[in-house]
Formats: sequence, C-alpha cells, structure tokens
Amino acid sequence: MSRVIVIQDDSADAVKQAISKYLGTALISIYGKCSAFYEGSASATTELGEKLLLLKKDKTALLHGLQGMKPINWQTSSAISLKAENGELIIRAESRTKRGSYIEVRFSTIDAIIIYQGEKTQQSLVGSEADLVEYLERHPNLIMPGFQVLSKERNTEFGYIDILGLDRDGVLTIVEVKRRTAGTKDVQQLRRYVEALCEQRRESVRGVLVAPGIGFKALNYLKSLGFEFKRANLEKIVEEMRNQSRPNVSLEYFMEDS
Amino acid sequence: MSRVIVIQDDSADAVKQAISKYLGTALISIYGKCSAFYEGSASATTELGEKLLLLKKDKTALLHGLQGMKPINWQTSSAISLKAENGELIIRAESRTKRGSYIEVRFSTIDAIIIYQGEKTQQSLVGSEADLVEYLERHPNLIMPGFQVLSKERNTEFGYIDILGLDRDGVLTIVEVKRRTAGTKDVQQLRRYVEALCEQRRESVRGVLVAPGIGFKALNYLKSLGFEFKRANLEKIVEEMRNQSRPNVSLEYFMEDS
DNA sequence: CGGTACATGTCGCGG
DNA sequence: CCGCGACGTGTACCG
Repeated sequence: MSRVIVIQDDSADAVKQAISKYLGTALISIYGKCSAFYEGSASATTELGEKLLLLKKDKTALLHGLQGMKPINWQTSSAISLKAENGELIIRAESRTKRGSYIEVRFSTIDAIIIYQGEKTQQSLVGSEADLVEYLERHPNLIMPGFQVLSKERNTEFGYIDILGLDRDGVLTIVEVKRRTAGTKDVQQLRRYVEALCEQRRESVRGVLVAPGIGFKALNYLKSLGFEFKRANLEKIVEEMRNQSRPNVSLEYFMEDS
Repeated sequence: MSRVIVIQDDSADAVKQAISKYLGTALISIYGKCSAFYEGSASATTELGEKLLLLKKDKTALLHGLQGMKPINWQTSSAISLKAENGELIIRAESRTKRGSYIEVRFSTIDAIIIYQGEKTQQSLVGSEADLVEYLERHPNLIMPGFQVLSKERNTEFGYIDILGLDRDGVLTIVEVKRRTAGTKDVQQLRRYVEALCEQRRESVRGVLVAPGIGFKALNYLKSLGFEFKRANLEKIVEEMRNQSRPNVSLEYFMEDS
C-alpha cells in the first residue's frame, strides 16, 4: 500500500470529502490559489495567490507561500472545519486553546492535493543551553579555578539561576550561561539575580557571564556593575559533547579571559 | 499550462534532474522517507521516517514532520546541492551567511515530488506593537490623563524607547508598550531606559509599562523599582484600529488600573 | 555586518 | 492551565 495519495482535477466538493476522510491521520497538502484571513492576537489578510496549505496529523495548519521560512498564516492544535461554497473550498482552523483565534483559507483554485501517511520520527539535538550548563557543572574548573557548584536547581525564588556556587575564596557566585553572543538583556538578567541574592544574604555576590561572545555595550554595562565575562569556546564544547569523550586537553583550552 | 507538476515512481537520478531544473523558480515538495543531519549553532540528527522537504523559490529549505508547527530542520537562504548515491537522493542546504551551517537530508524512499509554480503574494497585518504605539500616541490620555507625548522617535541614544513624554505635572515619563503579557525582561528593558535617562538629565524619571497583562514576578520587580503598570485592553484597541473608527466611547473604556 | 527589539513567535518545563 | 525563559529562534530596522 502506498503512503501517498495524489488528487488532481476534482471538484471542491470531492476534495472536501477526501480531506475530511484523512484529517488527523495523515499530512494533507493542498496546493492552490487562495486568500486567507487571520484573527487572534492580531489580525491579518493575505491576497489571492498560489500557496500551500499543510494540515498536519495533530491538526496544526500551516499556510506557506512560495518564499520564506515562516508560514504566511498558521494555527497550532486547531479544530478544522471544511466548507464547499460556489466551487470554492473554505478551510477554517480554529484554536482549541485561544478562543476567537482562527485562520480561514479560501481556495478559488485547487491544483493538487497530497495525502501523506507516516509516523512521527525522533530528533536529537546537542548544544542547547541546558547541555552547556550541564557540561559546566561537570567541569566547574572551566568557569574559574577552584569553583565549587552549590546548586544545580535553577528555579530559585529570585529566578532561573543557571549555576550558583562559590569561588576559590568562598564568595557566593552566580553564573549565567548563554549559548549565543551575550547582549545587554543578558547582563541585566544576571544583575537581577545578583541584586536579589545580595539583598537576601546580606553579603557580596559575584556575577559571572559565560558566553561565546559579548556585545560592546553589554561588556561596558557588565564592567560598570562589577561583573565578569568569561568567554567559552562553544564550538569545541559542543564537539566534545557530541564525541562523548572526556576532555583530555587543558581545561583552559575551552575558556579564555575576555 | 499547469502550475503543478507531479512526479512519482521515478529513479533518484531522474528526480535529481527534475529538482535541479526547477530549483529557485518554483516551490519543490519532496515526500519520502529520509533521515537528516544538522550542523551549525548546534548539532542534530533525525531518524529515518516519513517527512516533507520544501525547497522554496528563495532556496529556503524546510524539513517538516507530520506533526508540529516548527520544521524538524531548516536552512534559510541556502545554497542547495543534490546528489544521487546508491539509489538515495541526498540534498544538502548550506547557509550562505553562517559558514559551517548546513542541513543534509538523505532520502531512502521518495514517494512523490510536487513542483509548484506561482508568485509571491502580499500580506497585511494589524495589531503589532508599532500599531499600538501609534494608537497610544494619537490618544495620549489613554496612558494617563494629561499625558503629553514628547517624542515618538524610538531610536534614542539610550535605546529604543517606545514613547517619551511628560505627565500632568511635567515629570519626564518613559512608556514601554507590550502587546503581550509583560515579563521580567520587559521590566528590565524599561529599567534600562529610565536609568539611562535619569542619569543624563539628573532628574527623576517616571517609568510606565503598558500591556494587556503582567506576570507576578514582573509586577513585584516593577513595583520594587517604583514603576507603574497600566493594563491595556488590547483586543478592543485592535478592533478599533481595524474598524478605522475614532473612539467614541469613554477613554477609560480601554484602560484599567492594575 | 553587528546591535537591538519584536513576534499571531513556538516549545518545553514546573508549579 | 499559567508563568517563565530558551530558541539552531526568524525577522526587520538601523547604524
């Protein structure tokens, strides 16, 4: 049995029946000229033109244009209803969670329908911020020599602190980890945690930002607050993590001073 | 002439030729069983399974699974290369901007190819933050009675201030507008502007956050800084904007105190 | 090309 | 279900 069904040159009503039959059990792709309307958090209209409407197995609706990464319109986890009217096929995808949010796609011409059956596949990703935090917790010396991790709990009462620990002199230290070049907002995040903890513990708290890079303004801001920046060679760490091997090179290989 | 070409039951090599022919001029959809690999900011692998690879006219590559809103893998504005090897079709989309970033999709089975030709269509959207700022500038009393807008320029030397003005007592006031429930990062953004302006002008500056809602932590943080929150009924404002009508109801209809 | 902020963000986690 | 923060965020705008 083939996993794919192709429908061409059929009436809007016949197409409606076919879609209805497979809705929720297969990926349905509708190629045709359509206009669309969205109403929800904002409000948008799209002119008549060639587009591709994907109705996924979980009833996510994606209206893609012929260019660009983002869909023109979309609706996640929706209730989908179909209507054939004056030879036009109207598809309405209504949000199950947000009331009043929906997209309506009106096909004046349908060029092809593809029904595609298959299973969900797994995906594994390495190199997220969580991965980095975990890696740094296993290798605290990478943050600074003599660093001791106190808490890997992230959800403290002040906020989601990445790593809390003590420096070699026993000074409380908050480490904020970023996998991207850090900006001012990241410095401010660190600042909020440091200020809150400082106030609670009534002792001085060190703030360290670990990232593959830092913007100019952000670095100035960081320095004005008395915090420190520690450059992390992210690529090498990700590579290490993917290779599943313990670091057998110098610890300093991964970290550089700003 | 039809806008759509359907290819089924063809060899990997023949398929490669067809894709090659239309690459960059049409939306190419490839339905089949494939595995994928991504390398770039992070690193990811995807198991063999039924997927849909979209190659758009601008050479954006999107690998969609049968569920979910986001693609499994993607590459925007890519250089796409094709290879037929042992009956498998291998498609590699390499980033033009970020060196070393690419996805590689390896099709073991191809169930269907759709070549779809068409033009880009226009889209209009109402209800963005910029729309809200503009609306509030036209109706400054909605922010607070007697409020006077000084500057609608966003890119000041301190940062991208939404609205700068004077309250009824002539006190300098920075208004930060959000179209979504405000969080701590939004309070921080406001804080940064207020502190910078405060320092420059050597006078007290009021900070006001206008949003349809605010998180608990964010509200505490805001209050601790001495800023104010003003709830805005976004839906009604968007509705007003879409109707293009002047508000003929009480101004307070749209705004509520926190 | 980098800095900055928005987005119908989406997604996942934890209370 | 909401709050909160990361994301391979993408995208636009501005210097």
